[in-house]
Amino acid sequence: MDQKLISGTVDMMILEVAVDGPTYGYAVTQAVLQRSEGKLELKEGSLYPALHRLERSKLLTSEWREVDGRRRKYYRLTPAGKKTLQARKQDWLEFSQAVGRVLGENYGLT
Amino acid sequence: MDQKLISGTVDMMILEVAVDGPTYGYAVTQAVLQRSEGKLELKEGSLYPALHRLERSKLLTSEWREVDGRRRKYYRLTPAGKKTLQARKQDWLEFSQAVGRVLGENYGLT
DNA sequence: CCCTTTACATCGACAGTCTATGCATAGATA
DNA sequence: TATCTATGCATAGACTGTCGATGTAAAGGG
Repeated sequence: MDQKLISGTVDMMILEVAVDGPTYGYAVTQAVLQRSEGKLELKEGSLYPALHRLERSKLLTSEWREVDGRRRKYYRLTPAGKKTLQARKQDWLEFSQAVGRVLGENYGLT
Repeated sequence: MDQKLISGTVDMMILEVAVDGPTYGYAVTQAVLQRSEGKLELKEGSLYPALHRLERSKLLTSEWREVDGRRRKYYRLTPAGKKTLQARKQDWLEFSQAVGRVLGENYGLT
C-alpha cells in the first residue's frame, strides 16, 4: 500500500471514527486498522498532530479520563466537526470518482 | 473540491494519460480536466516537477518536437513506467476501497 | 495592438506525513 | 524478578510534494 495516498484523508477518518462517540488516539488507530481490514495504518507521528490540529480548529474537543489505571485523552466531535466531516466525505466521494474516471472507470476489472 | 486529496495521485494520472501514446505537459492537464469532468485541475507547479521526477525515475522518456510552430516536450511511457502504473492503480484501488470501508461503505448513499 | 491560449520552467512558501525518540503503566511471561 | 509486549500520549526533525507567483515565449483572434 502506497502510504503517500493517505495524505489528506487522515483528518476525515479521525472525525469519522469520532462520530460513533468520544474516542481517543490509540483507539482511532485500531478502529481504522480494523475497518480497513489491515490496509490503513495511522502512524502516531501523523495521528497526534492531526488530533491537535482538529482541536485547534474546534472540530473536536478533548477531555482527559482515567480508565483502568490508564490516562486517555478522549475526543468528542463538535457540531462544526460533524458538518466538516460531511463536507469532507462528499469531497472524497467526488474526488475518488473523478480519479476513477481519469483511470478509465473499469480500471479495476481489467 | 479539496485539492489536498490530489497528493499522491498526480504521478499515477500523468502515467495513465501517457498510456494512450506520447503526450506533453499542457495536453496532460487538459486530458485530466476533461476525463474528470472539470473536477481535477493539475497545476503547473505540480505538473512539471512531476514530469521531471518521472523522467529521472526512467518511467517516462522525453523528446522535443515542433508542431504548428510550437515547441512541445513529448513524454513517452517506458516499460518500467507501464509496470509502475499498473502497481499504482492497484494501490489506488485498494486504498480507495479501504477508505470507503472506514467511512462506512454506504457513505455516498445516505 | 493587446488579450487569451498555448507551452515550458523554477522558486520559495507551506502543509502534512514519517521515523525516531521519549516517557509512562499494565499485564503476561520467562 | 526481570523483561517484553501492548497500551497511551507527545514532539522534533527530515522529507516530500503541492501551490501560487513569476518568468519567458509565440500563436491567433478581435
